[in-house]
Amino acid sequence: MKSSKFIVATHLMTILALNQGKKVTSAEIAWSINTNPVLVRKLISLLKKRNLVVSEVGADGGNKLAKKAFEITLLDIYNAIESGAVFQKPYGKINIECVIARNIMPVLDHHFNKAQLAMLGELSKTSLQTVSLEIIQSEKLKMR
Amino acid sequence: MKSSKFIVATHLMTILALNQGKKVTSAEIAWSINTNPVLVRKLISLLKKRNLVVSEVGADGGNKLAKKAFEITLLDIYNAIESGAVFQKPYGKINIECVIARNIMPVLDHHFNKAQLAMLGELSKTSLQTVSLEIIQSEKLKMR
DNA sequence: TTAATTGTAACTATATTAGATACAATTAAA
DNA sequence: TTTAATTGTATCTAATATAGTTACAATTAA
Repeated sequence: MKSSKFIVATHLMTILALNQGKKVTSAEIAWSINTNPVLVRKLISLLKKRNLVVSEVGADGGNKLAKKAFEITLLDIYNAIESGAVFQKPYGKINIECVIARNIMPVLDHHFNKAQLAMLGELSKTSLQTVSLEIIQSEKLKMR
Repeated sequence: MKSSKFIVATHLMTILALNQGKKVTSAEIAWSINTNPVLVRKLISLLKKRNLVVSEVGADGGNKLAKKAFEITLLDIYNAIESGAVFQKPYGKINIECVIARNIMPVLDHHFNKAQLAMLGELSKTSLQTVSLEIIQSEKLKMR
């Protein structure tokens, strides 16, 4: 993975999950994440394409979850934000004069795919609701 | 993952696996990967720290596997090259005034860790020998 | 002594990511 | 109708990371 977008997107989705019913503005979300409202809106734009978030424009506008928190998994967020393989390929071209070079990528792709699927399978086991509850839990533990 | 180093390292290790007995120079490896010998030597430097490669300096020098190909897995290579988490965290600081921000990272770390372990577990199932054989196989299939 | 090689430091170029600015479009409310 | 707040998006800038290059000391076989 090249960027921190996935973690930031998960953070913002958790904010929405813990504010179900209310509308949350990109400025409020940006405050929590310590970043720019525009960045937040760009991520929300991706999440909306997967029907995970709905927004209202105009004064008193804002963002909220498109579904219940238990219906959204970390995999849904991952798929909205990240595209393609976890394992990055080299930019340059392969040397097709070399037997190994011209045959290796499909072979590695196959094994890397298995690995990536195992990872995504784990992500699908955790819902936004679980994350939300665990955050509330850990805050409570600190209070005692 | 931020870079293509892991795939390049796997490529170079496969070259060594298919040349067991012989010594292969960084220039020969770089030719196959279409890159710079210095880049190759930097990766080999990391692989040596994990006792996956041995090198000989000087004229007629070169590199070879430190073990048999069936004793080396993709996970060994991964661990030699990559350090830390697949899921990148934001550079900036979190906003500790926000309940969610100050509690979310340990919660996410836990779930991301499970996902990463699942991925690494899959990588450990594939040896360099398997990759080497599959490459020879796919070349043969093209010949027919 | 020479040529080939590794090992590594330092530098440059390129690509990616994050962050900022600007502004049109929309909408609630004064 | 006007104003203020908001999303949506394009464009630009800055920061960071990655890849690639140059240079050269150290080593070793011939």
